[in-house]
Amino acid sequence: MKPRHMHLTNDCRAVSDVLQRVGDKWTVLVVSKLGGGPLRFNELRNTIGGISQKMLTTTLRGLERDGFVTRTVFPTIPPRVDYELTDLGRELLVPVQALGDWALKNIDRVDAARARFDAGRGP
Amino acid sequence: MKPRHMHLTNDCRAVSDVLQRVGDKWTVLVVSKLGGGPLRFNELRNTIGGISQKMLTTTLRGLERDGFVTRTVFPTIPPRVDYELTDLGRELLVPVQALGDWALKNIDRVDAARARFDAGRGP
DNA sequence: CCGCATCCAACAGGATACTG
DNA sequence: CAGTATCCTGTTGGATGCGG
Repeated sequence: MKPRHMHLTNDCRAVSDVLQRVGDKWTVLVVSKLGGGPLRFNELRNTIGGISQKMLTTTLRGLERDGFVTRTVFPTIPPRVDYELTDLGRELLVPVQALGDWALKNIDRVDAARARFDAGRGP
Repeated sequence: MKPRHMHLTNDCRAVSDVLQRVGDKWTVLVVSKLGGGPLRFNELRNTIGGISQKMLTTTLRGLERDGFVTRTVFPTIPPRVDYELTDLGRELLVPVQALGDWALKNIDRVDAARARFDAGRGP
Protein backbone atom coordinates (compact mmCIF):
# COMPACT_ATOMS: atom_id res chain seq x y z
CA MET A 1 0.00 0.00 0.00
CA LYS A 2 2.06 2.83 -1.31
CA PRO A 3 1.23 6.27 0.02
CA ARG A 4 -0.25 8.55 -2.59
CA HIS A 5 2.50 11.09 -2.06
CA MET A 6 5.20 8.61 -2.96
CA HIS A 7 5.61 10.12 -6.41
CA LEU A 8 6.26 13.49 -4.85
CA THR A 9 9.33 12.42 -2.92
CA ASN A 10 10.41 10.40 -5.92
CA ASP A 11 10.04 13.41 -8.15
CA CYS A 12 12.16 15.42 -5.78
CA ARG A 13 14.79 12.73 -5.90
CA ALA A 14 14.75 12.78 -9.70
CA VAL A 15 15.01 16.52 -9.96
CA SER A 16 17.71 17.07 -7.36
CA ASP A 17 19.53 14.10 -8.84
CA VAL A 18 19.81 15.78 -12.20
CA LEU A 19 20.40 19.19 -10.71
CA GLN A 20 23.31 17.97 -8.65
CA ARG A 21 24.89 16.32 -11.64
CA VAL A 22 24.50 19.52 -13.62
CA GLY A 23 25.78 21.54 -10.68
CA ASP A 24 29.02 19.70 -10.14
CA LYS A 25 32.24 21.30 -11.16
CA TRP A 26 32.91 19.80 -14.57
CA THR A 27 29.88 18.01 -15.99
CA VAL A 28 28.39 20.90 -17.92
CA LEU A 29 31.73 21.90 -19.37
CA VAL A 30 32.42 18.35 -20.54
CA VAL A 31 28.96 17.91 -22.01
CA SER A 32 29.08 21.21 -23.86
CA LYS A 33 32.50 20.37 -25.32
CA LEU A 34 31.10 17.05 -26.51
CA GLY A 35 28.23 18.96 -28.06
CA GLY A 36 30.52 19.71 -30.99
CA GLY A 37 31.07 16.02 -31.73
CA PRO A 38 32.96 13.04 -30.30
CA LEU A 39 36.30 13.63 -28.61
CA ARG A 40 39.12 11.51 -27.26
CA PHE A 41 40.08 11.54 -23.60
CA ASN A 42 43.04 13.84 -24.00
CA GLU A 43 41.30 16.06 -26.50
CA LEU A 44 38.72 16.72 -23.81
CA ARG A 45 41.45 17.17 -21.23
CA ASN A 46 43.22 19.76 -23.35
CA THR A 47 40.25 21.74 -24.60
CA ILE A 48 38.97 22.04 -21.07
CA GLY A 49 42.19 22.92 -19.31
CA GLY A 50 42.45 22.87 -15.55
CA ILE A 51 40.70 19.56 -15.04
CA SER A 52 42.66 16.75 -13.45
CA GLN A 53 42.83 13.30 -14.99
CA LYS A 54 40.99 11.88 -12.04
CA MET A 55 38.09 14.29 -12.25
CA LEU A 56 37.75 13.89 -16.00
CA THR A 57 37.56 10.14 -15.57
CA THR A 58 35.09 10.42 -12.72
CA THR A 59 32.92 12.90 -14.58
CA LEU A 60 32.87 10.80 -17.73
CA ARG A 61 32.03 7.64 -15.78
CA GLY A 62 29.10 9.39 -14.18
CA LEU A 63 27.85 10.67 -17.50
CA GLU A 64 28.27 7.24 -19.03
CA ARG A 65 26.40 5.59 -16.20
CA ASP A 66 23.49 7.98 -16.54
CA GLY A 67 23.34 7.39 -20.29
CA PHE A 68 24.47 10.85 -21.37
CA VAL A 69 27.65 9.78 -23.17
CA THR A 70 28.95 6.64 -24.83
CA ARG A 71 32.47 5.34 -24.38
CA THR A 72 34.08 3.62 -27.35
CA VAL A 73 37.39 1.84 -26.93
CA PHE A 74 39.58 1.13 -29.96
CA PRO A 75 41.86 -1.78 -29.04
CA THR A 76 44.89 -0.28 -30.74
CA ILE A 77 48.32 0.52 -29.38
CA PRO A 78 48.40 3.09 -28.02
CA PRO A 79 44.77 2.77 -26.94
CA ARG A 80 42.19 5.25 -28.12
CA VAL A 81 38.90 6.05 -26.41
CA ASP A 82 36.17 8.20 -27.89
CA TYR A 83 33.45 9.87 -25.92
CA GLU A 84 30.26 11.00 -27.61
CA LEU A 85 26.94 12.43 -26.50
CA THR A 86 23.95 10.11 -26.71
CA ASP A 87 20.54 11.36 -27.80
CA LEU A 88 19.71 11.74 -24.14
CA GLY A 89 22.84 13.79 -23.63
CA ARG A 90 21.99 16.10 -26.51
CA GLU A 91 18.49 16.54 -25.17
CA LEU A 92 19.85 17.41 -21.74
CA LEU A 93 21.95 20.07 -23.36
CA VAL A 94 18.83 22.02 -24.36
CA PRO A 95 17.52 23.02 -20.92
CA VAL A 96 21.05 23.26 -19.58
CA GLN A 97 22.04 25.73 -22.25
CA ALA A 98 18.87 27.67 -21.59
CA LEU A 99 19.98 28.01 -17.99
CA GLY A 100 23.48 28.93 -19.11
CA ASP A 101 22.12 31.62 -21.41
CA TRP A 102 20.04 33.00 -18.59
CA ALA A 103 23.13 33.10 -16.40
CA LEU A 104 25.05 35.05 -19.02
CA LYS A 105 22.25 37.50 -19.57
CA ASN A 106 21.77 38.18 -15.88
CA ILE A 107 25.20 37.86 -14.36
CA ASP A 108 25.48 41.63 -14.16
CA ARG A 109 22.37 41.85 -12.03
CA VAL A 110 23.68 39.13 -9.75
CA ASP A 111 27.06 40.80 -9.43
CA ALA A 112 25.38 44.10 -8.64
CA ALA A 113 23.27 42.45 -5.96
CA ARG A 114 26.38 40.90 -4.44
CA ALA A 115 28.22 44.19 -4.40
CA ARG A 116 25.26 45.85 -2.72
CA PHE A 117 24.96 43.07 -0.15
CA ASP A 118 28.67 43.00 0.64
CA ALA A 119 28.82 46.77 0.91
CA GLY A 120 26.17 46.78 3.61
CA ARG A 121 28.16 44.35 5.73
CA GLY A 122 31.90 44.89 5.62
CA PRO A 123 32.52 48.50 6.78
CA MET B 1 45.61 45.43 -22.17
CA LYS B 2 42.99 42.84 -21.64
CA PRO B 3 43.27 39.66 -23.67
CA ARG B 4 40.47 39.25 -26.17
CA HIS B 5 39.44 35.95 -24.60
CA MET B 6 38.87 37.50 -21.21
CA HIS B 7 35.10 37.48 -21.65
CA LEU B 8 35.23 33.76 -22.36
CA THR B 9 36.69 32.86 -18.99
CA ASN B 10 34.39 35.38 -17.38
CA ASP B 11 31.42 33.80 -19.07
CA CYS B 12 32.49 30.43 -17.78
CA ARG B 13 32.72 31.87 -14.30
CA ALA B 14 29.23 33.31 -14.58
CA VAL B 15 27.69 30.12 -15.85
CA SER B 16 29.33 27.71 -13.46
CA ASP B 17 28.61 30.18 -10.69
CA VAL B 18 24.89 29.97 -11.30
CA LEU B 19 25.00 26.27 -12.04
CA GLN B 20 26.69 25.51 -8.75
CA ARG B 21 24.17 27.54 -6.86
CA VAL B 22 21.37 25.72 -8.60
CA GLY B 23 23.13 22.40 -8.06
CA ASP B 24 23.55 22.68 -4.33
CA LYS B 25 21.42 20.60 -2.08
CA TRP B 26 18.61 22.96 -1.11
CA THR B 27 18.54 26.11 -3.24
CA VAL B 28 16.11 24.92 -5.89
CA LEU B 29 13.75 23.48 -3.32
CA VAL B 30 13.73 26.72 -1.35
CA VAL B 31 13.25 28.87 -4.43
CA SER B 32 10.41 26.75 -5.73
CA LYS B 33 8.63 26.85 -2.36
CA LEU B 34 8.97 30.62 -2.38
CA GLY B 35 7.51 30.61 -5.88
CA GLY B 36 4.09 30.34 -4.25
CA GLY B 37 4.55 33.57 -2.32
CA PRO B 38 6.46 34.90 0.70
CA LEU B 39 7.11 32.56 3.63
CA ARG B 40 8.48 32.86 7.12
CA PHE B 41 11.62 31.07 8.22
CA ASN B 42 9.86 28.23 9.99
CA GLU B 43 7.19 27.92 7.34
CA LEU B 44 9.96 27.21 4.89
CA ARG B 45 11.63 24.86 7.36
CA ASN B 46 8.43 22.88 7.81
CA THR B 47 7.22 22.70 4.23
CA ILE B 48 10.63 21.50 3.13
CA GLY B 49 11.27 18.96 5.82
CA GLY B 50 14.68 17.42 6.29
CA ILE B 51 16.64 20.65 6.05
CA SER B 52 18.63 21.73 9.09
CA GLN B 53 18.32 25.21 10.51
CA LYS B 54 21.89 25.91 9.60
CA MET B 55 21.50 24.95 5.96
CA LEU B 56 18.27 26.89 5.58
CA THR B 57 19.99 29.98 6.93
CA THR B 58 23.03 29.48 4.73
CA THR B 59 20.93 28.86 1.64
CA LEU B 60 18.76 31.90 2.27
CA ARG B 61 21.79 34.13 2.86
CA GLY B 62 23.29 33.01 -0.42
CA LEU B 63 20.07 33.66 -2.26
CA GLU B 64 19.74 37.04 -0.60
CA ARG B 65 23.28 38.00 -1.49
CA ASP B 66 22.76 37.09 -5.13
CA GLY B 67 19.56 39.11 -5.25
CA PHE B 68 17.15 36.20 -5.65
CA VAL B 69 15.22 36.72 -2.42
CA THR B 70 14.49 39.58 -0.06
CA ARG B 71 14.62 39.27 3.70
CA THR B 72 12.15 41.35 5.70
CA VAL B 73 12.45 41.55 9.47
CA PHE B 74 9.46 42.55 11.59
CA PRO B 75 10.83 43.91 14.88
CA THR B 76 8.16 42.23 16.96
CA ILE B 77 8.45 39.86 19.84
CA PRO B 78 8.84 37.11 18.98
CA PRO B 79 10.63 38.24 15.83
CA ARG B 80 9.23 37.44 12.42
CA VAL B 81 11.17 37.23 9.19
CA ASP B 82 9.65 36.92 5.75
CA TYR B 83 11.45 35.69 2.68
CA GLU B 84 10.18 36.49 -0.77
CA LEU B 85 11.40 36.02 -4.31
CA THR B 86 12.62 39.10 -6.14
CA ASP B 87 11.89 39.64 -9.82
CA LEU B 88 15.32 38.17 -10.52
CA GLY B 89 14.41 35.14 -8.44
CA ARG B 90 11.18 34.60 -10.30
CA GLU B 91 12.99 34.90 -13.63
CA LEU B 92 15.55 32.36 -12.50
CA LEU B 93 12.74 30.01 -11.73
CA VAL B 94 11.81 29.80 -15.41
CA PRO B 95 14.90 28.04 -16.81
CA VAL B 96 15.31 26.10 -13.57
CA GLN B 97 11.81 24.71 -13.81
CA ALA B 98 12.42 23.86 -17.43
CA LEU B 99 15.38 21.79 -16.31
CA GLY B 100 13.30 20.26 -13.54
CA ASP B 101 10.57 19.33 -15.98
CA TRP B 102 13.11 17.75 -18.26
CA ALA B 103 14.44 15.74 -15.33
CA LEU B 104 10.97 14.48 -14.48
CA LYS B 105 10.21 13.53 -18.06
CA ASN B 106 13.46 11.66 -18.54
CA ILE B 107 14.26 10.18 -15.15
CA ASP B 108 13.09 6.78 -16.38
CA ARG B 109 15.61 6.80 -19.18
CA VAL B 110 18.36 7.78 -16.76
CA ASP B 111 17.37 5.07 -14.31
CA ALA B 112 17.30 2.52 -17.10
CA ALA B 113 20.77 3.57 -18.24
CA ARG B 114 22.04 3.24 -14.68
CA ALA B 115 20.56 -0.22 -14.29
CA ARG B 116 22.17 -1.29 -17.57
CA PHE B 117 25.52 0.16 -16.58
CA ASP B 118 25.52 -1.38 -13.10
CA ALA B 119 24.43 -4.75 -14.45
CA GLY B 120 27.43 -4.95 -16.73
CA ARG B 121 29.80 -4.41 -13.83
CA GLY B 122 28.76 -6.16 -10.65
CA PRO B 123 28.55 -9.92 -11.50
C1' DC C 1 11.06 32.77 16.62
C1' DC C 2 15.15 33.35 14.35
C1' DG C 3 19.81 32.48 13.77
C1' DC C 4 24.70 32.25 15.14
C1' DA C 5 28.75 29.35 16.92
C1' DT C 6 30.92 25.17 17.45
C1' DC C 7 32.16 20.57 16.66
C1' DC C 8 32.43 16.69 13.66
C1' DA C 9 31.75 13.19 9.88
C1' DA C 10 31.58 12.62 4.97
C1' DC C 11 32.85 13.76 0.64
C1' DA C 12 34.68 16.37 -3.39
C1' DG C 13 38.50 17.21 -5.76
C1' DG C 14 43.72 18.07 -6.65
C1' DA C 15 48.70 16.13 -6.96
C1' DT C 16 51.41 12.40 -7.72
C1' DA C 17 53.00 7.85 -8.97
C1' DC C 18 52.25 3.61 -11.24
C1' DT C 19 50.07 0.09 -14.96
C1' DG C 20 48.59 -2.14 -19.76
C1' DC D 1 47.16 7.04 -24.35
C1' DA D 2 44.05 6.17 -20.98
C1' DG D 3 43.36 5.03 -17.11
C1' DT D 4 43.77 3.14 -11.63
C1' DA D 5 45.54 3.81 -6.87
C1' DT D 6 46.92 6.53 -3.07
C1' DC D 7 47.28 10.41 -0.33
C1' DC D 8 45.92 14.83 1.35
C1' DT D 9 43.23 19.08 1.62
C1' DG D 10 39.14 22.14 1.74
C1' DT D 11 34.44 22.27 1.74
C1' DT D 12 29.69 20.62 2.68
C1' DG D 13 26.32 19.67 5.67
C1' DG D 14 24.25 17.59 10.02
C1' DA D 15 23.72 17.94 15.37
C1' DT D 16 23.75 20.52 19.28
C1' DG D 17 23.76 24.39 22.37
C1' DC D 18 23.46 29.49 23.25
C1' DG D 19 21.66 34.27 22.54
C1' DG D 20 18.58 38.40 21.13
